[in-house]
Amino acid sequence: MDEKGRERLIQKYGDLGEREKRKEQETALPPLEKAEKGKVVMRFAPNPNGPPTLGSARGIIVNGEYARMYDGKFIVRFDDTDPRTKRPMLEAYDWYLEDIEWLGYKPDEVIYASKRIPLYYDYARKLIEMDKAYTCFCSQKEFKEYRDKGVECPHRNIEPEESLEVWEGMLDGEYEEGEVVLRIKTDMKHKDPAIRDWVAFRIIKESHPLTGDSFVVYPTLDFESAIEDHLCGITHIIRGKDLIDSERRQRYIYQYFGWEYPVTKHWGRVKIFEFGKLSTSSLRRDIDSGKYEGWDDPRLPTIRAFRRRGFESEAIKRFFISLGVGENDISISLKNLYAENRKIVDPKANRYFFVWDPVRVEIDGLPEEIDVELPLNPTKGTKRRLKGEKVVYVTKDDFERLRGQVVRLKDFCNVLLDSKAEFRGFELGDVKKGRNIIHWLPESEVMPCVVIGEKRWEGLVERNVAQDEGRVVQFERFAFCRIERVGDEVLSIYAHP
RNA sequence: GCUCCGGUGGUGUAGCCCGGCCAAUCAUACGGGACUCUCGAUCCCGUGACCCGGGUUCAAAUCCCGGCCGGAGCACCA
Repeated sequence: MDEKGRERLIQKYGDLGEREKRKEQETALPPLEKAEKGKVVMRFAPNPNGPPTLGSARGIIVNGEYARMYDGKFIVRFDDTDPRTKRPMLEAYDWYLEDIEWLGYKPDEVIYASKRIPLYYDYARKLIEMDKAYTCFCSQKEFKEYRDKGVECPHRNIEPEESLEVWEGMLDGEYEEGEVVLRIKTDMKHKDPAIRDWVAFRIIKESHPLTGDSFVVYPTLDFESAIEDHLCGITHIIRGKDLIDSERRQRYIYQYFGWEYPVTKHWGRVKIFEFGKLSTSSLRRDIDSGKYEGWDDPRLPTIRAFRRRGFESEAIKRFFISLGVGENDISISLKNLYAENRKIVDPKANRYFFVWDPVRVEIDGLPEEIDVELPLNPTKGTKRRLKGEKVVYVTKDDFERLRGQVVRLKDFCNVLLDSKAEFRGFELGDVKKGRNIIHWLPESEVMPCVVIGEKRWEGLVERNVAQDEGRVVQFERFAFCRIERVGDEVLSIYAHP
């Protein structure tokens, strides 16, 4: 029986009884194959070689959500077994844990693969004894030739005893990097060369951020993950389709040990319009060079950045759930995320005036100063106050666009706009027809304010905003922003329109 | 090249396994209207898609074959 036939069977079998339950397509994930309430164990297994990003959020949300849906367990496992090429970042371990919690999921267990390496050695030894793994001295290049030709390499058929001896030598540090590896026996004639006798352990003489110099022999992801998934009792794996061959390789180990492979599902690549292709390494470079402030720079696709911008975790969750778990690659705009977040934030965000690029305007003929009452939160019906006084600021955009026309200073009065503006009455009248209602600020009640986002806006904001430090507000006719700090000036982070 | 996977409106998504109730769902985007006071919010209304070609069938987005297009993997990375 070939792989394909086996997969078919599994699929067919698991699919029984999973009908009904349509509708609710957007609020819930589709039912999971072969999932029983109370028995599902899901996992999220990142390598913490950088901070969690929007992409990580998908893994966290989909797996975490399924675990919750079936009253199952959710395990977080750090697949950090390469201290060199994909070197883990010490701070990132905690960042993952923090962000997972922020997204609303509590891991039932947290596992650090790098701390459990001796465990993997035990299974390696067993496989060698079973003659299902062997130590191989071929160079990468040599082995590639054998693999491409579908021919067994000279080391494949040595006695298990001999392999075992070499293996112990590896662990004792008797060999150099690149000299010898441990391979899993699969099938050198497998129609997919990627599956043929893959590497399970290699020697890396480099200190690990978490375990230091405790080990020189490290498992590859395929091996570590195969063993861990079994040990943790993982029932369902959902991950990116780049790992699809991984499953084919790992199945050999499961077969040798007589274990049952979890149900798997793979999703395609998600490309977000607004963020080009940003690799962790290129981001790190740009941060070091000062192009970005740090890992939470609002221009970055990290979860920390979205938190800083004041996104609600619920919005991110809905966004990813709406993407489903299809295997095709998608290219989507952040506007969809913005729309989700807006739905949540709009009813609760307080409104304020932020005047960017302020232009000073003196109102001639204002009969009296008045107290202007404006909506603070239209949904709740709360109000805020501003002084309607002689000198106000309006934004340069409006000033230039409407100069010489009669405009309405929202909730205050009408003026013929210019640096010396002419008072034209308090009543709303029919100015509204032309959509000439603009926001403004009284000179006596402003504070300097900067907004940081794709670019940096500088201007003035009303003092009332101080009461919302730390929260998301709407700067009218501008955008939703999070007030990060109120000091001599107000620092706010741009969220979205 | 080899192995595997996928192609539904501008963008995502449901439906496909078990053909008819699909002149195709939902969201977002876009267009128009409403709103005596922001808006990209809200409320109405509207535009808009089954990759192509054959086949099977009374009937195909759904099944089969071929083509085209896209993607992933082919590491001592995860």
